[in-house]
Amino acid sequence: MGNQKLYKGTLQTIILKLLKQQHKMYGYEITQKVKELTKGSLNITEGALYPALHKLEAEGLLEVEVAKVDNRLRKYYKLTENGSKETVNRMAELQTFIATMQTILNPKLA
Amino acid sequence: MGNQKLYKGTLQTIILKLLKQQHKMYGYEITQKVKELTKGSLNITEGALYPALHKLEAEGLLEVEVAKVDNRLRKYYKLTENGSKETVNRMAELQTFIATMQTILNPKLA
DNA sequence: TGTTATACATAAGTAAATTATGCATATATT
DNA sequence: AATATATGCATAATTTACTTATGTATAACA
Repeated sequence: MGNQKLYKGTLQTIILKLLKQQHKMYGYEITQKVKELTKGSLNITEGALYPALHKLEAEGLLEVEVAKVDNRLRKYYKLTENGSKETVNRMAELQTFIATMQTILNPKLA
Repeated sequence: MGNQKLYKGTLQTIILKLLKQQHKMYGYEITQKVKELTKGSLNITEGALYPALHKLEAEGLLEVEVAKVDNRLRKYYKLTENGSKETVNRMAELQTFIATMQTILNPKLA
């Protein structure tokens, strides 16, 4: 991620969430999608993205399918069955985290 | 923090925010306050807290006042003038971050 | 007397980024 | 034709902010 330290720890969940709704995506596509979704406020760096994808794959949450488009390499990632289950958990964790942060920032709204 | 990696990067902002409303607090008090506010879901560990307090002090955002209560040492921290200003920024950043995460988790609500 | 609570501190290890660099092809600009 | 930008992958070195473990000391409780 190009910007703030607050995003530390959220990248895996972001990737999983996007793959949950898009079925399959390749790395570069993920960076562009996040940039678009957040109107430029969140820029995932390659140095963060690719290791994260490899880790999720190693953990068995993602599987890869290599393709060649316009003579350029693309690695499409999609959720495994385990990945689908884990995505639900990770999203719930993130929601809980957000709620907790809101409670701290603005206890009245809790 | 005892639990999740999602909280990484938020500790300084949490400390600043608490000191903004409580005027002065000591370390142990901060851990208890956070535990209470979040109903136990967020437990700040000492290994995270004290280095964070020292860092904020070194950056000139906090100042210390040592006290002895019941023969035990307490270090009360409060915001400096600079710390007050920075707290506003940090809280705004955290709000933006939360909004961004919500957008990613649930684009429809954005 | 031993355990839990209060209150501070730091060192070693780890996770997840940042920053920098590298390779390769395609497209747009000058 | 040359150059910059975009597309697309990757990894190594470094930094940051934690966790885990450990240490010191007093107070309260069982």
